[in-house]
Amino acid sequence: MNKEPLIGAMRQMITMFDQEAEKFLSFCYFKTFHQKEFLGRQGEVCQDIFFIIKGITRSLIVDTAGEEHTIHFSLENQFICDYTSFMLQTPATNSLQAVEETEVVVLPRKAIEWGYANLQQGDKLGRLIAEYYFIYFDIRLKNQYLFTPAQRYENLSKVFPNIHNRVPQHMIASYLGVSPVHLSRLKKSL
Amino acid sequence: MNKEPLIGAMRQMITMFDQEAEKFLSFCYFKTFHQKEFLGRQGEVCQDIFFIIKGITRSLIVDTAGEEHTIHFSLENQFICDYTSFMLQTPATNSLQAVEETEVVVLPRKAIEWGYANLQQGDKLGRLIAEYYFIYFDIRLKNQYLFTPAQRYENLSKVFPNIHNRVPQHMIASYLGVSPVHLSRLKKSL
DNA sequence: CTGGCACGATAACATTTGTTTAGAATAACC
DNA sequence: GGTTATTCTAAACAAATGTTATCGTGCCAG
Repeated sequence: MNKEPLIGAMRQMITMFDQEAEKFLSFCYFKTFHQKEFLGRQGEVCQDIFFIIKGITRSLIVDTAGEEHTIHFSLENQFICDYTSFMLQTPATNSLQAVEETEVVVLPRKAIEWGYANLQQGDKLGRLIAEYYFIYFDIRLKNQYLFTPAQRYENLSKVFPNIHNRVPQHMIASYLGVSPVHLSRLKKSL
Repeated sequence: MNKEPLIGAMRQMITMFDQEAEKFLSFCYFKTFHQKEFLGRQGEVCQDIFFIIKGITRSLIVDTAGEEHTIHFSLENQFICDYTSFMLQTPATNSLQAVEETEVVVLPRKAIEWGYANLQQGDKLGRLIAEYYFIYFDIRLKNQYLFTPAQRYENLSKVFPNIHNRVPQHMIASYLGVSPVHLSRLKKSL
């Protein structure tokens, strides 16, 4: 397998010498998770960031009634973990689960820490990652205010056209914040 | 007036020499907005970050039907602006409005840029601000999934006990994502 | 002082969404 | 290959939330 996609993603944010990149990568390794396997669990302190080479994961949170809520989907070429847990070293509130067979590059905490301390633009990388996710959350939150579940469903279908072939509908419903039965109803009326 | 609260907030994130802090502050100035005045408007590129000395502001967004949605409230000792607009230099989607008479320190773009480039820990400051807001958004989004409007109302009342004395109820309803009429109904049944 | 206006409560009704249950198609498993 | 889960749809009813209209209060500009 090939770590190029990861290097490419990093080089979109900062400039790195080949030596720096190589050293950084030496802390990282590949791993494959099969369907429904957990990359991380609620309650554990998140110690790794994952970069998805192939596959889909979802972040989910379980409420006091035991219901699962899908908070995010993540696809190829994205970084994913419970960042709040990773940054603060507090127990994660989100679990991270493979929706289909998923290959990732694992970036352990020591890789990240080495990067912040030793990459020439380490802090800038951290800032840009945080800013990227900030913008992502900003958009997500606005969507909650501006759009109905039906509209959010249509938007999602545009951004991620073949989601229906890769993700079970009840997870999509959960992500949209409606019951699976209701999503089925909404689809019919579109 | 006194810029100490701003310095204090910055020094909770990074260490600064007094000289650095002084130079940074020389780019900043005080401003007072009266009730309902706008600190920034949807469509303009956000060129300043505000630090609230005294008062309350809200971020709001207007949908295609002309309805206002209150996305955030910001209180004393907080930084506020449309960060997405500020970072990307794109037109702001949020307007920023004083809910009551509000005194702020204005941090113009050139202050921030000078800080990133010249403060010894400039990039770290940027990273921490972005991370701080990341965590804030993370919690906000989880709340949307985990709690009903009634529960969100109770949580808000705990975190911000005298909000009812300082913010009109229809703005609170908008923030919670329900109609003013419905919030009135919810309060009765608690 | 006073007329208008913003604000909030309430009631009645409409719409949206959740819940429960059932059934059929499909996929996973041994 | 057959059995068992999983997934989706559908219908009927319940609960939550939106909408409209009305009323009373307090506030502030003139």
